[in-house]
Amino acid sequence: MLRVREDAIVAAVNRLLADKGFDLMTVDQVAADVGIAKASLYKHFPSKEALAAAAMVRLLQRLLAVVDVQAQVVGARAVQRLQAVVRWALQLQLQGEMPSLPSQNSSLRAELIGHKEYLDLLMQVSEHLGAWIVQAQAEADIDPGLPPEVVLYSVYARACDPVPSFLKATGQHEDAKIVGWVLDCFFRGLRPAA
Amino acid sequence: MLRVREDAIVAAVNRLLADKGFDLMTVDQVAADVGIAKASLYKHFPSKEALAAAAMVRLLQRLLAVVDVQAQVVGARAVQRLQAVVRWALQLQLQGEMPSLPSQNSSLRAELIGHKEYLDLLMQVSEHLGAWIVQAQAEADIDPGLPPEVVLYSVYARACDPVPSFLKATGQHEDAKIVGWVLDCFFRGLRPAA
DNA sequence: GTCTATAGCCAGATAGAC
DNA sequence: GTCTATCTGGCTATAGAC
Repeated sequence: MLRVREDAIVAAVNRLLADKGFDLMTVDQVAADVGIAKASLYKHFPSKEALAAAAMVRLLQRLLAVVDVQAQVVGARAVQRLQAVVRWALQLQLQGEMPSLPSQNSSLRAELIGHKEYLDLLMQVSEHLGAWIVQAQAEADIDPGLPPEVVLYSVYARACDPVPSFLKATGQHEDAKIVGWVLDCFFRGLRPAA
Repeated sequence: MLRVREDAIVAAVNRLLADKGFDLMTVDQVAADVGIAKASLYKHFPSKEALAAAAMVRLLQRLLAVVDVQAQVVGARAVQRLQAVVRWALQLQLQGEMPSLPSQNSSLRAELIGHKEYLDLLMQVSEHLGAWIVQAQAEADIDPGLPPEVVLYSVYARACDPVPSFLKATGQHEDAKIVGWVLDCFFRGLRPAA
């Protein structure tokens, strides 16, 4: 019961974060979407920041699941595993399910920096991705001259790239086309210079 | 006098937008930075949205000046002109002078959509960039299979790419290195497949 | 744990004197 | 045009009954 209710809350937060971002999301709206009173929300989560953090934890759990699946695909090159993960993120964004946290909000950053589960998940994902990046560089699919952290940050940045949403908003292209263009351009850009 | 005062206001808005973004920027802070009372601000600009719009107009004016300079460089390939413009934007961002507007804020979007000078400048810049993109595709520096609008949106998106700031925040790399990596990866990704 | 009602605060915008 | 002082609304968070 409590688990189901909290899942519904987090799902609503996720939708609103994807739609309006943290600053414009109001706790009243979350409560209205879930169909409970605002005061009831605060019995489950102590603050607006905690709501957002819970949504981010849920996102990272889904991401880690995708990463784990890719880790068990046999015979794939590391760069292909990375592509699959980025593709998943782009599709999530085009479906309007990618929560966006303004990287500037200090109260939110403080909450996340102190959130053990969030940091733990983030580190797990980063270690997987980092290993694949190094391997892809050894396999000459990614330029070995690029510091791995540059590549890692670039991968994470694809999750908040505004280009896919802008292209979708024009209504002139199918989602699959958009994902293909963005994905191809990104990984072609990482390849060693010919 | 009035012109100087308003320039100072717009400069402060630009700094605050780059630093905290539109939602976290407060009119009180703008007034404090300029050194005048908040009510005085409202004698110059009718709303917070108008302040942000003025800062964006100023940014587009600077951008258009850079574009015009590049348009007069003799003997350059179109892709090189594009690179120079993106490089300028990346440097501006690393200096903390690139105002960032959450693409989600509806009150701000409404203001900008109805702002004639802003739209006019945006169109001028876009026409220059669009022409260079088409030319670069004809010269095989950019993949002709990419719709020009995809390239144009990607160029604009470099202005709010979080990767340069994140890399700078680590303190491990010089600005020039960061700009070089991001620039090279971006334009290599646009090249025709080999 | 859910609700209604409200406290407390902060930020955008304005009044009105000078 | 600049100021001080204030209004107004909305949002986070809480009190307290059930």
